[in-house]
Amino acid sequence: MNSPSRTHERFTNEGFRLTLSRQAILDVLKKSQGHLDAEEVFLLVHEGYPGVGFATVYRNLDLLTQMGLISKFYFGGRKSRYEFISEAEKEHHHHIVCTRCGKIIDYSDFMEKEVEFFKELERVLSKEHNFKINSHQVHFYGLCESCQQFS
Amino acid sequence: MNSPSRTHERFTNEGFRLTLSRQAILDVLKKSQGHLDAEEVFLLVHEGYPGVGFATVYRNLDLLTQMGLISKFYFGGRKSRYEFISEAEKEHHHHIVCTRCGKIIDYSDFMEKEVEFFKELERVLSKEHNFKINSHQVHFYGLCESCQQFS
DNA sequence: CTGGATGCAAACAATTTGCAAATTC
DNA sequence: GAATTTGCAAATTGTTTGCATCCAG
Repeated sequence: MNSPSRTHERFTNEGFRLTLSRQAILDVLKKSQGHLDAEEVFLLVHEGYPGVGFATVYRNLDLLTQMGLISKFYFGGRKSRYEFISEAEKEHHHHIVCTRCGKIIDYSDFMEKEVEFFKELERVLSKEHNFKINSHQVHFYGLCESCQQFS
Repeated sequence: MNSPSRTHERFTNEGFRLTLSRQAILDVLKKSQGHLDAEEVFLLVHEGYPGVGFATVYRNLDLLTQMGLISKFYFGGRKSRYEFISEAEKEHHHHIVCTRCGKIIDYSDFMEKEVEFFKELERVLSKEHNFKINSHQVHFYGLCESCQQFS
């Protein structure tokens, strides 16, 4: 499991420190249902720790992404979005995005088949293109139920 | 096929005009192997049409994306990238991206299986989540051959 | 203590916008 | 001729950086 102490270990082992703001950011992302942008993270962290600044949020979102504790997504629009990586869904982050209102759905239908499919695909691609593949993202774009009546 | 006259039709039918700059942008994207960012498009268009400004390029990349003639991608980094949609690979744009040097590979291995898999997946997801899905993007992230020696 | 981490404000870089002039149909 | 499109420059927006100070180990 992803116990606090293990997380702490991850930091010290790599020469980083598990500071209050880093914990707060992880907590916020863990509690939310994901897809927060930097500003949303900042505001939520700010509730508990008004001292934490915007730059710190950015710097740490970056660090946590590099450490593989959270994922960074680009769905369109200008902002990046961040999501906590739970052990369960590790390396399997698929989304459906409404191109009109921006709504984002995490789906988990079809999961086993998909995991299997992507594992195989990754294997083939790694070999064929001499890539060391670390992760993948799958985004479906379309119109959500309420937006279909327009356009 | 995607003949010039048919493209022209697409524009007039929707109340737009097929201007020189729009043709130039389409041509540049058609000729290139894809993944151009706005600046690259601007520079290439500029070679043939020095009068075309940056804002026009942005405005038209947007319009062409909305019309479904080109695709817009977000691979990470700050820039968006654009790619002409050929009839052949319509709605099937999968990439492998090197997170260190930014190299992008279009792959076409495994194509039939993938097309089939995604068609089915799209069907299930549309139904399950009441979405009208129009497109999807699949990105694999990792290290390319030459970047594997670092990090 | 000591180096990593932070806050603040200023700097950046990609993209967008307002508006008068130019073009396309 | 009417309406769309454009160029230019200025404005926005998300994100990054420099530096003095702070704090976790």
